[in-house]
Amino acid sequence: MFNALADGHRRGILDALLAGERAVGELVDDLSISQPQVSKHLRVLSEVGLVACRAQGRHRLYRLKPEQLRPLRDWVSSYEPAINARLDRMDDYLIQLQREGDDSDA
Amino acid sequence: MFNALADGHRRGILDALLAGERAVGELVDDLSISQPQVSKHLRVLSEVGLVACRAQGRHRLYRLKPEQLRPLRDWVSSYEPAINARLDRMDDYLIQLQREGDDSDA
DNA sequence: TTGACATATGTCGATATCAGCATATGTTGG
DNA sequence: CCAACATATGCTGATATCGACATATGTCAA
Repeated sequence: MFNALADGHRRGILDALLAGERAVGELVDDLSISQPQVSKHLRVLSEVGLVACRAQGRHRLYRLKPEQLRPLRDWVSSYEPAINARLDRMDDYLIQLQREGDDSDA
Repeated sequence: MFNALADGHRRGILDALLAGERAVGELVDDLSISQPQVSKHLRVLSEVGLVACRAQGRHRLYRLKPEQLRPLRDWVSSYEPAINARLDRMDDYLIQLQREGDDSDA
């Protein structure tokens, strides 16, 4: 999962699918990467369950399966307190000073 | 950033640092991976700004820099509506049925 | 200074990854 | 059936990655 998201193109595909179902060709146009690459990235994404597709005529419409992002969402959530922590509180501030000073008289 | 998080050991290190500063040796014990590996993973994490370290004696104390997780948090947030969307709403439900039926009479 | 400890770095081999290209598969219309 | 379109798959070379090992760097204690 995390691995699938490590690629920028793949995130671009997901972002595009956020607007709704898309055919492969549309994604190719939107993201200006080659069709085989798009297909391969879609394969990776579908292997981890982030997208699903249905056939419609000769097109294949891919759609987002956002539920699969829950593990990522939950993982990030566990850092939310730390992200929001005031970093200018005294103890952290001292650590910061100490860190910046520890190579000043080498 | 996303790339740095793609490795499970690296996420393990971040999780361990969530509790506070840690020396490399402590991380080695906690995560039971080799010391050089821990150092290398810490290097990757510090290259993307997710951790910082300060020297204390012969120890090097690494600490989390959670602010750097903001981009990830924000990216995930943009999917929050989709994650929380009722998937049993009619339009999505029809898509689901259609998808499940399209290989039933092959 | 020497020796022990804590950490970082270099190298190597195995494995994965990605982009580009060619080509196979499946679909529609005539 | 054939031809054109839409998509998927296979192959290749370049590049990155990870783990294991050895070893270098830096720091303290005596």
